[in-house]
Amino acid sequence: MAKKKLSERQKRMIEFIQDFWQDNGYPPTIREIGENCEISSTSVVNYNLNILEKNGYISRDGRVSRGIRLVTEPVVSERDSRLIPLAGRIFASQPVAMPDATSTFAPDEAISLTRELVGNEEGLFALQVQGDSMIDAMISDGDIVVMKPQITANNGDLVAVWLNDDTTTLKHFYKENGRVRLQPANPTMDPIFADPKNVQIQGKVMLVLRQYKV
Amino acid sequence: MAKKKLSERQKRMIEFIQDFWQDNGYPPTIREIGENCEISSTSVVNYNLNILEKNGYISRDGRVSRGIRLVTEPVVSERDSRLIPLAGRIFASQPVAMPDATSTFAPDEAISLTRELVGNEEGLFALQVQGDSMIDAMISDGDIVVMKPQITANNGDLVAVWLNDDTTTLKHFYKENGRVRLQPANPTMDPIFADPKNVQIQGKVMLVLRQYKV
DNA sequence: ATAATATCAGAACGACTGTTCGGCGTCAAG
DNA sequence: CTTGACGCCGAACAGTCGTTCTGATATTAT
Repeated sequence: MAKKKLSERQKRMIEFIQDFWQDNGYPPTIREIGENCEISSTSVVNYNLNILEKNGYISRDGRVSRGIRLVTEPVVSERDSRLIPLAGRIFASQPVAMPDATSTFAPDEAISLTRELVGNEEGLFALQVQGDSMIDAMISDGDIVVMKPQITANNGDLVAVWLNDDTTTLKHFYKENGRVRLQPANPTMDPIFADPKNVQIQGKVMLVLRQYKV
Repeated sequence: MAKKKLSERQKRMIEFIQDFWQDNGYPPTIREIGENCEISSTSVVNYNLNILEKNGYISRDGRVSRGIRLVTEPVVSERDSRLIPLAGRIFASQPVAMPDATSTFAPDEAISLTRELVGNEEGLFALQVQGDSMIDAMISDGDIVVMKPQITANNGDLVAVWLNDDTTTLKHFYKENGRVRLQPANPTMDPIFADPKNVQIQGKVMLVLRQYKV
């Protein structure tokens, strides 16, 4: 299925099919393609659709209305993306600001990630790290952390904890011998030991994201 | 349009429409819904579709074949996701393995990210970091870096550079006074100075991703 | 120039599809 | 019991849709 050169008309058809599908959620009929691409006969549309199929640009379902599929990259379904609210910023000196479940958020205040990366967990939210206080967790200024709210943790989890000395940090969590060991991700740094009742888990880090300017 | 309770049959219809759309790229016809949901009459399907529309679960285009749209969350278009090939792993001791433009890759060997994050740049590829050699760039073992291939860089870019002493590192790039300063992201570490002709830029880091096990 | 091929137009056919209508059974309110 | 709302069934209609056929025009090769 080597891709050959397309005629102007065929390019226009592909483009229209894309846009139509985008707008309506279903593919156009042969006649709709004809009207939009100024092709007077359905047979010509059909003729060119067959060429597009033979060259691997589309796939068709015979005798099925709107049975046209664009074959582009492997289809990543719409359902594989989800919006995660950007709840705010995280400082070392404050508890994590949990998102208000009832509050809405503007599109700008959310990031979209594929479900492949973040799974189907409910209640996920994102925080942008401010300052280099999390540097021991290999997280730097401006990074975005996606968190799952929970108040317990398993050994090894990277969690946001609120210590009674009034700081929030991200550390790996280990419960051992009745005390809590908070292990920095950076192996060159030493762990912190704390009394469990002074450690308040706020959430677990699911993903860290760092973008560089273009 | 408050969402009311759905009957078993209506739930099944919604589910079928979702799956059908997922599988075929276009919505089912009334009769296809009827066959799959064991509804003998098209009028019953139509009847329930109208109810679903009134309650805000779907939207319909009158007198249009397959004119059914699911109304779900804010639609993140399929075109907002893209696959980025996972070209391989990156060690400190080897040059970056650039992806072969002609080679294909299996779905498992790619990650999908939203266009919002990675933009529309061509030729992007991802590498999984192996080892802690990039720790000075705040990148740890297992992290995924998305790179854009290029052989030049602007001041401040985080680039993968191949030094003549046979190591690959990720450093911030600065050209100053005829020499190249490679600045570790970790501010506590000292920069490396090098002769430009000993520095070979392989690509620029666009994004860093770190996932934690669920 | 001539033939072969590619592209297109128009029309028609049959199957597919959305819509509508009359009727049936159930169930709760009046 | 009657009434009406609800969910359902079967059938039929008209327009839509993919397909196919005949033939015309344009492009290219020989």
